[in-house]
Amino acid sequence: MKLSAKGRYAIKALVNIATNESSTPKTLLEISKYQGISLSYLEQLFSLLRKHDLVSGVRGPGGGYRLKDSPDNITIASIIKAINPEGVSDINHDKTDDVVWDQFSKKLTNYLDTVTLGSLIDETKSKSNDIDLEELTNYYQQN
Amino acid sequence: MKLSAKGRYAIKALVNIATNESSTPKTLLEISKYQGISLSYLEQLFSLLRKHDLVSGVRGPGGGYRLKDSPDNITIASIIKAINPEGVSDINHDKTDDVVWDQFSKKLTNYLDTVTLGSLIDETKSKSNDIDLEELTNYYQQN
DNA sequence: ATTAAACCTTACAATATTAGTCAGGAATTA
DNA sequence: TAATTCCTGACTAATATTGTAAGGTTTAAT
Repeated sequence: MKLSAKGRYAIKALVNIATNESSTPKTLLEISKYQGISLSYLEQLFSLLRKHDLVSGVRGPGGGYRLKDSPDNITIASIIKAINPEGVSDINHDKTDDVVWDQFSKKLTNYLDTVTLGSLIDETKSKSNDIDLEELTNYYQQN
Repeated sequence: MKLSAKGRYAIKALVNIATNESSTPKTLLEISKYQGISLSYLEQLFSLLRKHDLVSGVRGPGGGYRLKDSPDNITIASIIKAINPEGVSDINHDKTDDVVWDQFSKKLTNYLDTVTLGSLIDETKSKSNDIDLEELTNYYQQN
């Protein structure tokens, strides 16, 4: 299990598609402008996402990408897995028998299997209406 | 929130110390031999762990490292945070307002705050006695 | 005093990741 | 047919990560 910038881009792009309100699919050009990264880099990412059946591409004018399943059925774990080269999440072991790390890795994967794009979107929406408890705490500590 | 080889080394080293049965503290030399990585690299890691009050060093012959708190009070989140340069887990934003990613990052941090060295050790111990459900499933699927 | 160890610093190198460029082709639709 | 967009692969370059090496100092046990 590995987590880096690549995963961030992938997750954000998929949220972007999931919240797409247009009737036409979302183009990578739009996403690349929105996120400020190159079209080509996104194409590389989406090649992987497509191969893992997370998105489907629609060619031609008016084309773009759609999610292949409901946001509630797309887990963060599956996204991370899709963009990492085969084995990266599991291999990379050192010499010692890696029971501890394996245990942790499985635990984390199990957790990330419970976090879906849908849940993330819901929480992000509701969050913007909520009072931020952390900031409130900081406020009182400072005053 | 970032997760890579560095984190794996740190977590494994701390588990190593936590399960130390000797009365003397654990030396980095022992850990380096056990994990098959250089003393120098471990020193860099432990410099960070020490600065974040996760371990305390004992100098001189018979010296080494001890945890600064009970394994049950040392969380994975605190370890990851300790070894990553200030801001890496939080900054690194791209141009868009990063509510989605922030939300996810907080969620993950909250989760990793519930996973302690102690819990990991317990689960790893009990796991070695259990029947591995996953392997059993594979077995039946193949036969 | 010698030794074992933490502790500190700097430099270096190998590798991986990140990000982008380029060049084209294939499919679809207007 | 032309525009649009997916799709592919190769290549490059910047940066970050990972890890080693080689010194040194401080501290405490023997």
